[in-house]
Amino acid sequence: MLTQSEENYLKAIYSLSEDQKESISTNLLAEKMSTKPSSVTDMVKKLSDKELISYQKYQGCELTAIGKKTALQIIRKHRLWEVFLVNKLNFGWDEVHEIAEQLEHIQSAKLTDHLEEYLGYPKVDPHGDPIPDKNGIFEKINKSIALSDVNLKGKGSVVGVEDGSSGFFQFLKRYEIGLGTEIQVMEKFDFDLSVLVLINGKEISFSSVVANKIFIQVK
Amino acid sequence: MLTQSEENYLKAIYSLSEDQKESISTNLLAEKMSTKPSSVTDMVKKLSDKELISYQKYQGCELTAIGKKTALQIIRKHRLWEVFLVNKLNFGWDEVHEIAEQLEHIQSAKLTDHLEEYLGYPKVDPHGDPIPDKNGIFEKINKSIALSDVNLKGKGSVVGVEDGSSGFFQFLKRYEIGLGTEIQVMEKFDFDLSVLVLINGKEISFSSVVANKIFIQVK
DNA sequence: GTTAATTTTTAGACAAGTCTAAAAATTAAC
DNA sequence: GTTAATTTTTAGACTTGTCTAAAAATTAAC
Repeated sequence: MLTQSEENYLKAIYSLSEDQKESISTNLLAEKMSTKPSSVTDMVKKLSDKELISYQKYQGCELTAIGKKTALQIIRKHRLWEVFLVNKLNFGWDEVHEIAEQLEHIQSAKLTDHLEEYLGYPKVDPHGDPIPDKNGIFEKINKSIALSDVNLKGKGSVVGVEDGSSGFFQFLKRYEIGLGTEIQVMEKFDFDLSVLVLINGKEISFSSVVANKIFIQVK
Repeated sequence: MLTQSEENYLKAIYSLSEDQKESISTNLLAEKMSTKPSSVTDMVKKLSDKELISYQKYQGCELTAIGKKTALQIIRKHRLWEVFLVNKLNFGWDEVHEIAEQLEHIQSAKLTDHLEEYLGYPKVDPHGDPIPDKNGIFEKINKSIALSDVNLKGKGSVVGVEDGSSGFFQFLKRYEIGLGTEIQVMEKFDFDLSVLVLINGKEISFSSVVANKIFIQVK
């Protein structure tokens, strides 16, 4: 039985492990969790005692097989609840993250499985992220790529975004960008890593910050 | 912003206030919360500081108007989630209490309201208890009465039960008692306050403990 | 209307999760 | 390959919610 805090740490470690293969440093994890490195040290010791992560002093941490499976179950719940909120309760995909952060901690495997069935076994959440099944297995069907990594003249449709802040969603709304929106990269500027894209016939310039957060599936 | 513990105390105080008009004693609340009186003293001080209850040393506590409203919002969430679990996810009415105990603490008024709409504005939960609206108002349409209080030869259908323990639900299942089951009180024994009832053509004797927990709507 | 039983509160302690400030280890710089 | 900068850990403290044990207040008993 894990506390909400422990679950959030596991999720954060999993998320960071997706971006980089090496072990996760204390400082990096502290930043992700919006807390202090000393607090992280305390927590990784605890999670290590529970054999959910491997941890050596000064060497960062890494999920064990059990830890990874546990993290995936939390992610599974988060994404299923997001589907519920958007598909059944008519929330916008830009307002479900915070609520799902709470719902993901509800303890009942039966509830999760019933919810999944009720939703018709969805494969992806409203942000385009894949939903692990009860064994933690999910298809990496969305070989999505950040706008910043798309080749010149590359074209595709939006399948997901990173960053959960509402400010970013406001931004997307302003430019009428949603799941499925067609985007083509017209020019790439090396000096500031910004990109000029074509959306609905209009040319728009995106900073590298934005270009790193919008993911499209190239055709 | 209240902690889950604070919310649970408010709910308990509300529940006890339903049974008796006087202020709630520390010991009684401790028993209800399955904790020690000293812990209760600490908590009622905190809730009193927040003006959710009125509390005078050695005099017990009582919900303020704001405290009552807050408690009713938690109860509202609990019961709406129970309806969801039973009506949408096909849970039995005897297995939803524990999960609803967790879901009732999810913080989002918008979620609660959307859920209510999605469920079609139900008036009662699967146990027959009324669901308060967003202003904390609910109809006391179910003038249900405990089996122990039904007059001799009184007849009616089950509209609710008290006690959330799974043992009790097992008991009900064993005797095939559910919402709507017809019950008639055939005899009442003063010496042990037990009752002899007629259910589905069979005569069954209920102890006073049980008779206090089954509520019927007399015709 | 004292004394006894019960209830309630206080005082001090503990675990979880966090913090600050200081010490220790690692990494980088020259 | 020492010295300096950075990262990480330790030590001690704070908060929340709980506990035990003892003291204080209330209620009951005679």
